[in-house]
Amino acid sequence: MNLKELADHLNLSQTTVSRALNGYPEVSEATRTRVVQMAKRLNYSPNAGAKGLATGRSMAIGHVIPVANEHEMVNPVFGDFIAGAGETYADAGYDMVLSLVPEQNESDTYRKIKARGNLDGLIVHGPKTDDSRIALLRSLNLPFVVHGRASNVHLHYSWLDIDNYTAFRRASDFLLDLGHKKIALINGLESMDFAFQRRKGYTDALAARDVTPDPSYMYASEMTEGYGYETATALLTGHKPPTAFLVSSAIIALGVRRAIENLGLTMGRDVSVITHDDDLSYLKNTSTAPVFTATRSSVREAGRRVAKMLLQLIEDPAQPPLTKLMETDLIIGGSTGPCQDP
Amino acid sequence: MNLKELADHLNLSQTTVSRALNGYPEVSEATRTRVVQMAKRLNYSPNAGAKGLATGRSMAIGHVIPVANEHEMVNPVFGDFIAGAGETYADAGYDMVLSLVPEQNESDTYRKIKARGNLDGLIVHGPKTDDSRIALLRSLNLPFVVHGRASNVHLHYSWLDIDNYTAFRRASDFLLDLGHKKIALINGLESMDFAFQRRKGYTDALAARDVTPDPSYMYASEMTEGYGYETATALLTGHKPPTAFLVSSAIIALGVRRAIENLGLTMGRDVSVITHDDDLSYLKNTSTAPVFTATRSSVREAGRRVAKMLLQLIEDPAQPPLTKLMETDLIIGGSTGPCQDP
DNA sequence: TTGGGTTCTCAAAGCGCTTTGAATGAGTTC
DNA sequence: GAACTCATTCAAAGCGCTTTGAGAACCCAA
Repeated sequence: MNLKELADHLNLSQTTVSRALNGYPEVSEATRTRVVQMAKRLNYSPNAGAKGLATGRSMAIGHVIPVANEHEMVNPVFGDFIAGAGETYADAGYDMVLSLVPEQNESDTYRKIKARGNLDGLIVHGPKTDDSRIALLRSLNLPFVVHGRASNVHLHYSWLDIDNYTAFRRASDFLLDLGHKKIALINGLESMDFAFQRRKGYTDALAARDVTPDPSYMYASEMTEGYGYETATALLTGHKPPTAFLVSSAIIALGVRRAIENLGLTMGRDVSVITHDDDLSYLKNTSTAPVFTATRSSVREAGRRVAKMLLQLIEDPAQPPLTKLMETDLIIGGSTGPCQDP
Repeated sequence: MNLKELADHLNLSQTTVSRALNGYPEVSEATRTRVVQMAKRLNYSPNAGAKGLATGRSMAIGHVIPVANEHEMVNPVFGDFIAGAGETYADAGYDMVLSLVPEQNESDTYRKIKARGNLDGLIVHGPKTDDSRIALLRSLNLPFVVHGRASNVHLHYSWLDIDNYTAFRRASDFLLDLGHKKIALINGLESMDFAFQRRKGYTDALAARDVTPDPSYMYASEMTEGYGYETATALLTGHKPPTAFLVSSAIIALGVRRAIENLGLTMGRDVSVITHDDDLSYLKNTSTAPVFTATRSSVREAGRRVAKMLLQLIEDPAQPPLTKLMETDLIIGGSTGPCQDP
């Protein structure tokens, strides 16, 4: 069923049918309802490609996910983010397309995306502190919003980020207030901007209390459960075990807890743990008595908001960049307690 | 830069340029390389919509994810699956588009997808035992592959599934061999086919050994860490604590382990646990001494394969449905041991 | 009756590509 | 040198939609 057939069924021209369906004022209400009903009855939906050709809008948003190598891990946070963004798109009638972009030929890939013209805008995932994609995308003249930021890129662009620096600074202060001085940081890859910011918050907090940040307490890697377990085990069985851990993801935290309990220690008494918590749907930390003390921010909500920002930008591409910094909540749970160390 | 401009630059017709770029034999090699080089130099990529209009192929695959309500959890397995499928699509030049489809008006949504003509095929996620989408999609004449199966739908259609029945039957046998009789099942939602099959494997295994499946040992819900923790805690502190758990996801298993250790028990000695393990990238159970005894199957590999099947189907829509049942591995880890119960 | 405004509808062009059917020119054959 | 290939190239139609610029049809005032 295409427009021509529908028009024939109605004894109207394609023009009139098109206008009726798209809400133009030049068509009488009687005609409009007649058209709409017939369209529904015959299951008519306009062909996306043709519509895109004619309007220059594809009604699709791309999510570009950098992939360093074929077997890299997938960010466990991604599912929730997508779910949030997907809600927004569905309401606005946009499709969501996922592009796994190899880091080798980024420039080519983004140029191709622009040239193919099948995306009205992009969400950029996983920004590094010094991310070359931002300059590239700006020059391509394609609306985009970064989920996160690139601290070393001093250009105007749209982003939504959580305040990673403040989150980890507050969390560190919280531990310091409890008397902890030997605080280990188990971070994500510090080429990633969020991890970079978190370390800065951590080191600044320590330095402000005259605690010299100790490199042997600072780790950075991909955020898996195993990484948390192994790192915490190594540290706790080493010659100067930390009394507290500050970790960058709930998944890492599970590994850290396993390490602690595996050594016969009790989390929250013998060893304190604060984690960042993305409020993932399958990993809730939200009972009446949360297990983990955590800096919390819903990544699903972030998805919703980033998507809305991008749609605004598409609506009016001339407007200045939109930015939004979301503060995190500090949730007090059972994983922290006063330092027992003499 | 469009085809016409490119052709003008080359002093050739659009026809010749198009044929050169698409590998048709009627154009001389000299011309072809000249065209290809110029195209690269000018960053030409054909407009996706126009190409789709002309060829009838959109070079895009849809992933349709049923959503019962706005705040439903996102399957944590999804990220890895997508990563696998994405690899396959990238190689073949397809885009991947995600559709979150509300369960209310499924029929309308799928019809619209077909009518809009912007997807060459679909991957269907989260099949229920009695999934109405399969009949619908068959009638729409749009290639599709189901990730999983719908046991109560007796139609021919393409699917790829793991052998959930056998996996849980073997796992149950393994526990029975160790002397366990009080085995609790912590399953996913049993309207989902995978969970239905797993329960069947479990109950059949018990029945074959003259152990009557006890409904008070059988739980089904969304597979979160909290669900595992709460269910295991309730059972272990109840009046007839099980000696073993059979659980449907690695995330649940983390909760179960937490419950066990929280009660001062040791997993693998006091209580045995077998989990299904999707081999998620951020939750590896693959060290030299795996933590969990598990039925394992890589969901990322499943993603790769499902995508390949769909591409085959698109290649030749006339062929009969493709099906593939993947067996799972039984990994022996440290979470199981002989039953201590008198 | 005529002229001038509304209101509604339409034919046709154009978006950027592929593909059909035809034309051109060079090379072969007799 | 005419007749015939074969290899290249091209003009134009068509995919399904939106949108421009224009034409009917109607009503009211003069």
